[in-house]
Amino acid sequence: MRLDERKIRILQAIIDDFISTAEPVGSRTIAKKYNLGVSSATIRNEMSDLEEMGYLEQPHTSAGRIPSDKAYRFYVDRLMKVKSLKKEETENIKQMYRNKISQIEQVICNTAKILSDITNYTSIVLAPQMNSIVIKHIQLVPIDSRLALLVIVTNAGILKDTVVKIPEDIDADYLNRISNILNKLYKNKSFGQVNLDDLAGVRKEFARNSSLVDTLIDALSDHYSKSDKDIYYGGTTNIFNFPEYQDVVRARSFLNLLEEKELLYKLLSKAEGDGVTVSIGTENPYEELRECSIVSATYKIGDRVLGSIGIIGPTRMEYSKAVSAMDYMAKTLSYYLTSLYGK
Amino acid sequence: MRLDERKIRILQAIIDDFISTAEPVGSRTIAKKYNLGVSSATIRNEMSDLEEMGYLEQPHTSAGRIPSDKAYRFYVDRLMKVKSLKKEETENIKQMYRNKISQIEQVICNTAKILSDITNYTSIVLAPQMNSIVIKHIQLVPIDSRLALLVIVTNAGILKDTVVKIPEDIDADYLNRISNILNKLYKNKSFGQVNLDDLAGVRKEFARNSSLVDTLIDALSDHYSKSDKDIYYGGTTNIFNFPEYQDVVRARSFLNLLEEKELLYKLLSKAEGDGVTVSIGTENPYEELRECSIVSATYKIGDRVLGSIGIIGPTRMEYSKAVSAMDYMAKTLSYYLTSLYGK
DNA sequence: TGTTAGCACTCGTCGTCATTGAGTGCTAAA
DNA sequence: TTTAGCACTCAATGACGACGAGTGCTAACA
Repeated sequence: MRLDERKIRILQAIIDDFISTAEPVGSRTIAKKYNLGVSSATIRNEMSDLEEMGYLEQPHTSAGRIPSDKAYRFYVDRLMKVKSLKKEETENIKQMYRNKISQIEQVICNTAKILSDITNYTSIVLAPQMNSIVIKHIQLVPIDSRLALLVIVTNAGILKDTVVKIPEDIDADYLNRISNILNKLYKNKSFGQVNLDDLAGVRKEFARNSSLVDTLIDALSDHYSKSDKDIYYGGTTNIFNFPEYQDVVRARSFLNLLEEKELLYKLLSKAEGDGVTVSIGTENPYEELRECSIVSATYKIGDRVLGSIGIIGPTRMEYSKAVSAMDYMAKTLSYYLTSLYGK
Repeated sequence: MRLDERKIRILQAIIDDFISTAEPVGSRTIAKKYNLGVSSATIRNEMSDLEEMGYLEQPHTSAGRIPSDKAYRFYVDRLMKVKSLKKEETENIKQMYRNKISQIEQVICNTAKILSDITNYTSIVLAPQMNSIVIKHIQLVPIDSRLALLVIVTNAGILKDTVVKIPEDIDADYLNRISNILNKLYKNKSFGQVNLDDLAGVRKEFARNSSLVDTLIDALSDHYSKSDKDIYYGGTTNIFNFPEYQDVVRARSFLNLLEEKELLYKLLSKAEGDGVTVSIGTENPYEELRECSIVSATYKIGDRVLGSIGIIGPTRMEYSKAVSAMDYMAKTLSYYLTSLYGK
């Protein structure tokens, strides 16, 4: 059976209707609301065909039909016209970045907030992924006689700093010497390239204070090895807006899903390449997500992918809005970060 | 009417029962489950009295009775025996602190996690409050020709650092001079004591680079004025465990409540003084909380209160468990922080 | 005088059953 | 090929009665 022009128009009508109402849609509804110039009986026949072809599903005999994941996929790939954001929405976003924000965490956090505000879905933002981050500067700053601060500055703003205990008898000069060595070793390397063996030499040189060097090694390796899966959320309770989550059990399992950072991390970080990725229902590799869709994109500094942003909602999602928001947001964020920290 | 011995014992039985079952409790239940040596009819009479006195309420005529906020208050103040934590629970907590953790945020975050694990309620932890934090060290660390890092080290670990743009023609020495001045001005002052006017002199001295000084002033004032209400949560979805929150509307409003950071901040930060504060239902100053109870305590470094920890749950809360967990946690956290950053 | 057994009464919950109405599939006519 | 018409399905809704947990009151009892 072929998916001819009329079938497509009917399918589109059904998807549009279901996305906005969340109710299974019947032939009469389509005939009345969308002027397709045919009667409900004809639509009924076509719907029967569409079901046979796998684009529609029927919750039960006497109900209308709902789009299948296959239908959404078709919709996203072929039917949907990505409408650009409203003026005020792009204004909002730009405004957010105009306020000088010095902490990258703050930027990330606001990004999540604004994404969920615009789309009304739950947004997820992965903070910059360690491996791709380049060390620009390492410095040991003395605090008092017992403590020093190991500051690691990266091309994505300051990333992490760690308080390290130091032996009492060490002075600022000594710390500076260590800083210099660390800088020589690691400057302009990414965390992925950090090789702790390089420190063996340092250890030898500072044999007298091997425990200090050990502490430093610990601190460094903490940063690049630690599954530092910082995830920021926006609009976590938006899910309650959707009738399909009026059930406490489902709402709860959705919210628990958000706590599965490992899983979200894998999901979002696999979204590679340029542009926006849409993953619909059962296309997701995880059981828990078979009734959710995820729209994601990556953000970068220059050409280097730093992290991902995404939104998650029911498969019945306003894809056109979601995709355009995601696209605009990823680009704006990348542009902003690049202008701040890029080479 | 007097609250005699027998009334008290009956009241206690009712509260205990209701806390564990969430069902209105009737006279027969009490007579059967708790051996008070009197018949259900007698208990019925007493319950009638207790209702008249304001300790009990009846959802409807043919239901059992539930404790009022007044009853819980009486329970917390007079009846409850605080049982100490189980060995394994205290072990868990100690274990958490034994793992060397360098970032105070991490400590706070884990504290929230473990509190919710132990109590099964939602935990809320206020990160250290700015006003009480003492500056130990300020340093401008050069990163590259355009950027420097303003590091403010406090007695609560490193608190904040900000990337500031600097004019191209400034060298490390120059930054050091500024750092020294800032240190002289603010070392050992709390953020609450920071007076930006002091910087006027600095501005004059560095008139050539007044824009840099402005940036620094901005950055500093950001830190102490910004309502930096960092709140960490644990067990946000625990609320779904309770039958009274099986209703989506209520669950949602609870979760939305958690996003009201201003409100939570006020609630928790008012809990001053030593020991554990319990705030029951309508005792809370906010409408939204009239069916919740909050158990909170403060944590400190030395004698200086830094922030608060709390748990929030239904008024039907296991107060004895909650109070003991809170007490132990606050003390342990304070002890740990003091040993790290104290004096 | 306090305690208790007994009983009528209240009222929310639960299961049953009939009604309703949205929607389908099929058939026959246009 | 399209459409009107019709029988059929089935979830949702609401009415109704049975049930039972719980109360308050009364009268008898220790």
